[in-house]
Amino acid sequence: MPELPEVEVTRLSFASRIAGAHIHTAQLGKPLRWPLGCAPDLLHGQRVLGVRRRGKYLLIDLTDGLLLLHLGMSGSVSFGHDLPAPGKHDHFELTTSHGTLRLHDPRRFGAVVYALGEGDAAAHKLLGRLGVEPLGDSFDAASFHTALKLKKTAIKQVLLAGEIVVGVGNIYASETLFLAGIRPTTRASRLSKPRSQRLHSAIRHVLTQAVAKGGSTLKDFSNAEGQTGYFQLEAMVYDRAGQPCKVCGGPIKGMRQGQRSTFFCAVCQKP
DNA sequence: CACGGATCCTGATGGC
DNA sequence: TGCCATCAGGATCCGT
Repeated sequence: MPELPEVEVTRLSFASRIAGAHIHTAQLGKPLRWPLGCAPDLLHGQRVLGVRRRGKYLLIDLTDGLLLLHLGMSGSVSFGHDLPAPGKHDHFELTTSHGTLRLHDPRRFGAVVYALGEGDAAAHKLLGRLGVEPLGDSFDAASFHTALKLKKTAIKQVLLAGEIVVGVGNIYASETLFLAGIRPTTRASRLSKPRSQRLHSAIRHVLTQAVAKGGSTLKDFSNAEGQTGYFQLEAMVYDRAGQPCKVCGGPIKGMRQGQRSTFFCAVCQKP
């Protein structure tokens, strides 16, 4: 579900509140994508040092090791003192001195994984091949273009793969490519320097705006304080097949790429 | 070894 | 409480 902006908004909504908390208990529900990787008891008595983000992973730093939390397609986090009783889709819970952290994830594509450190085997398997952070300094237009040169697949697939730059999911892939005027099917290696530069700016712009607006376009997204109803970001193309392009009026096209839906304007976006 | 496809799981939606 | 097919924000794994 959540792309980078939703994950970052989630992080911002509970990171400062949980920092410094002492963990009382850790409880698991139904299996998630991967096993926790340690006995829940191991977390008892540890302290939460802070919460960082890497790509779409939340990294919860503990006194001894860290938890890697991924929201998958349908995950959301709640944190507070008076959460309602756990429901059937709540699959991880951490009770702490500062409140209860809960992962709600109906489809269970999400995960919570314990790692001893950011570089250990468990963490490396998940974080090891991630591309650069789109909102960080290491995401620059020149090296982005250089990296794209080596990829012969469709640019949209390259964005989703997250090996060059992380955080762009299915919605924002369509949106950033529209903004950059690039057809999703264009081979990444064929993008000229100016066009990859436009894409670079589009990615930074769209993701920055989405974080600022509190997380998007997602119909059922809520942050860890349970706030929903954000909807300020109108999609230009995503889920708008058949509707008029907001720029040129032509019909938005829908197609599938690698089992995922893609939307674009054939007039505004060039091959 | 780079690429495309199948796969995990539950719920919402729409056609019949 | 109709039934069935299709689709949904992700990303790893497995053939070719």
